[in-house]
Amino acid sequence: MNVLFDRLQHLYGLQHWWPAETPFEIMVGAVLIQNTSWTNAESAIGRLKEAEVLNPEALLGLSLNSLAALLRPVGYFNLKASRLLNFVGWYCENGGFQSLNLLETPVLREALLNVKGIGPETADDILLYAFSRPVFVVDAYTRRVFGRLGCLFEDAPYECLRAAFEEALPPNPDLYGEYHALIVAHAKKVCRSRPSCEKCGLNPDCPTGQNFLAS
DNA sequence: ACCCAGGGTCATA
DNA sequence: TATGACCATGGG
Repeated sequence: MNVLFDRLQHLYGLQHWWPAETPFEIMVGAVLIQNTSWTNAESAIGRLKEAEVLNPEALLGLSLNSLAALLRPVGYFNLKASRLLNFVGWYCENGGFQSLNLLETPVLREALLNVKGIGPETADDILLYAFSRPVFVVDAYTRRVFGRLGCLFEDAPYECLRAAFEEALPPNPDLYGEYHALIVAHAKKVCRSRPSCEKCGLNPDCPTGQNFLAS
């Protein structure tokens, strides 16, 4: 029913997000991916698996420094080691996945946001991809793509944009997950640089979005 | 050498 | 509330 979604799906196909073996791995990845490329996050996830510490108990047994060493490829490794331990501590104290999954989405969301190092986007990644809740993830790519389509103001508050998407779309986690992944795929493919990218000849002021919708 | 990547926190005004 | 500084590796 959604024209842009159908178009993107036709162009790029199924995206297979979030790439992970377990919900817990998704949550760890959501912290590690912050302001970093997926290849870097993936590398660090691999190091955690190699060290056999990609589970709540083992992670909590690591010192800040030893975890930071494992996280080195993601950048901000000291910061993210601290954030990851904060998160996993909260996760265990609240009974893990089964227990947390009993909470209503708004309650779970607030709880996530109260963890130091978990902001709106990271919380929504976790809610959508780990807990399969119908929460639309708004990231820099979403702002860029829809901003250039003339559909939104790129610097609008996070909650404002999230509400707009969730009001416009049926509350379907599979739809939200694919849509977000497709937006990322499209933004990367069309133009990985600034608005006036000369490589792709993109017109940042195109009001009808023809530059995005044209095949 | 520079820019960017699937952000968030904290200090300042 | 709204900017700015800071965190830091890897690839283009």
